Amino acid sequence: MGARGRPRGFDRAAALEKAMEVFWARGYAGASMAELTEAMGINPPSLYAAFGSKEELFKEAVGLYAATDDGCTLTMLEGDLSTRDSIAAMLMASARSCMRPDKPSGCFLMLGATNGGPETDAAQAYLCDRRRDMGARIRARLARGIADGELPPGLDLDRVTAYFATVIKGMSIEARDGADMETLAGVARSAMLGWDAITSTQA
Amino acid sequence: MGARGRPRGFDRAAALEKAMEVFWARGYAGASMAELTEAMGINPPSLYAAFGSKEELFKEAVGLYAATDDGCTLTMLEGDLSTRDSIAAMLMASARSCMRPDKPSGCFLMLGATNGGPETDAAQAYLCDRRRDMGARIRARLARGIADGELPPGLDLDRVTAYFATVIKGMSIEARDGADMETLAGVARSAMLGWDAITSTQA
DNA sequence: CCCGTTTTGTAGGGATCGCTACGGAAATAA
DNA sequence: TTATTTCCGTAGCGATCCCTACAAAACGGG
Repeated sequence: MGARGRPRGFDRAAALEKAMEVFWARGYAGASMAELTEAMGINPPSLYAAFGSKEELFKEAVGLYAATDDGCTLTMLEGDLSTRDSIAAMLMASARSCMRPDKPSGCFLMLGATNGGPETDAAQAYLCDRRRDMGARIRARLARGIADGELPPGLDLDRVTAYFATVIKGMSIEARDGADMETLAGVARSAMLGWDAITSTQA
Repeated sequence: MGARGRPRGFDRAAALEKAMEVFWARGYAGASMAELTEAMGINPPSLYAAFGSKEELFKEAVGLYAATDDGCTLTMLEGDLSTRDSIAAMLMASARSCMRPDKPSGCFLMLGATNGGPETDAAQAYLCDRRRDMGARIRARLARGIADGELPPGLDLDRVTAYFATVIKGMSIEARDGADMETLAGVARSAMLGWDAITSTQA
């Protein structure tokens, strides 16, 4: 009785964090249950009792990542900075997020499930949705820039959104290929150098 | 006697092309031997006799891809165009390469082996080397631009190279997320809008 | 026609995959 | 202490992984 809400014998949050790091480094398909249980310090039955399945564990890990390691990236869009400074800050935050010490290089949302067999489709779709959501937030910030008079009405929001989303996505692969923080920061700065032309209706 | 150089009973080149498409769509780890042999129209023993192992088949498939579907991307750097036009043409070629009809979206070199367990390390490293080679070619083209007087001496070649490499890499994820050709073309154009500032020593 | 060589197809080996049934330990209450 | 409940660790499920041993079929020369 009352066993449902009873606290488990192990630290669920800590175990989830460990699982996140394994998924982050290996990807959904590449992370085996053996490696996950080993890193989490629990046995398979405990994992399934607490998280249901590998897929649900993955989704929870993605949620944790978005709320912690990748949290600052999108929050940069919600402050009082100008539109331009917001985007620049987002790019820099993304670069930093790709290069956390003692963590896998690159963004989990970008690299966590890029390919695989049919059993990975759900994980891929889930990450794809997350990335689409990221794009929607960038677009919303740009739209606010138009409303605030910082950007011209009639600006092609889809194009500008796709450009900055592409830069962020590319940084993750660049990071996993071994780029250092200075390199990624240079990419972020370079991507902003065409701001005036990019956010023009002439483009 | 003379069996070594004897032509095999099936079309090796056609089978390799089919294998390339499976690897391209599924990634190294996600492509099972069952799916590969099915697509290639041969049985496992024939595959191993002709290609040696899954890993060697993958490397041959990557080589074929680089020589065909992705061939035009880097050849854009070797023509008579100005440095600026060469880079712009490369970006557009890359966008087109990510959106070939009846082929998987995104570049095989970017998405073919992003993550996985230890058994995928060799494939990952192989693709990473290919990407590094791509960066080296971009850098060489920029260096030629300096030699030709089109770009300023003292330009930070590493930064500019990393920027354009990042855009190309990002386009592949963008493509796999469902972007259309118009979107990728807009990204390519946007990425060039800051050219003068990006290729300045002041940046 | 028969034989020797090559290629193909079947069937399966050894390992690992995600996942779960079950028996014993620990904890709680009387 | 005993009875009962809750949890955990071992062991193993069926399926699939990459790869290969073996035998039947196809080919070419006498």
